[in-house]
Amino acid sequence: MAKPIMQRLQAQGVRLTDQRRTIAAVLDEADDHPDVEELHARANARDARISLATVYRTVKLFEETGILDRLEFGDGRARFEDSQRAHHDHLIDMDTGEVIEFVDPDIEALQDKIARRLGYRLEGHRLELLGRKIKD
Amino acid sequence: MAKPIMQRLQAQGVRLTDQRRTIAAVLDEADDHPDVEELHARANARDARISLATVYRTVKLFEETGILDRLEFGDGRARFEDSQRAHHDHLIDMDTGEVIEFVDPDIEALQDKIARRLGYRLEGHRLELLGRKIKD
DNA sequence: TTACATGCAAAGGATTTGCCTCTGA
DNA sequence: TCAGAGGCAAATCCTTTGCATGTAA
Repeated sequence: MAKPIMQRLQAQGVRLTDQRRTIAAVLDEADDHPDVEELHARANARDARISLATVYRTVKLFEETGILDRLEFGDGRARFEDSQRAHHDHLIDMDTGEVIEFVDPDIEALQDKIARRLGYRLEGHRLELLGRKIKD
Repeated sequence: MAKPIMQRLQAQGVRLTDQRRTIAAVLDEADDHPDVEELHARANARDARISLATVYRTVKLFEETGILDRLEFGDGRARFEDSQRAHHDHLIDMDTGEVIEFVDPDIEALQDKIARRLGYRLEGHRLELLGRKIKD
């Protein structure tokens, strides 16, 4: 399991405010890919003193601190997930928009090989498969 | 080689206007991944009677018609490329923003296998590798 | 105490749209 | 002819920012 975000913030010497604590807790409990508006809604349910602007600033801070990964599923909004969750890629159901997570070691290895072949050290990647459910 | 976009438009019964002809020509000649502003600039160089709004509308039309693929490299702007160009993925140089195209049959096959394993028919995918050049 | 965080509202950048005019077929 | 296309400017959506105030350390 990933360490609580609060601990990681503390370790990095980030100033701990009520807002950040609340947002960190929301993120710790999330097992999906919320966008900023969704995070704001969840955080506000716990503490109404959290503005949208703060969520934006916090999410950017967390991303810069390496705590969050920013995802883009092509709907115009940024989505976020804990960077210490086990690595995975996404398969998006083109009919429902549902997001399925998966991991495949072969793909990971292959990507590394390709980058190296092109003269690059792989620092990250985004892989989204788009598909439709096979009816049986 | 891919068929000229004009021909594909015609085949689909899309109304051919001067603006669409010009934008189609610009796209036929592009071998990079221009964003809307860039397309507008290139189109305007040929015919000043093309507004930004029209480029947006055209690009959306072409995407819906299956003529263009929309790409997102995480810089907030949508980028486009001819969907009939030979399929490839992208490696993005994290230092310079340069985009390198590559194809790897193994990765294509693997993706298909993964989707099927999850109960999906693969309809498309987005793969971007992020890396830094290996200094020698 | 004091540098940094937050709220609020205004500003920005990308993209879309209403409305009226123009044009391709 | 006339439904659809384009120009222009206003509107929208997501995100960032300036400024005055609040607060963690």
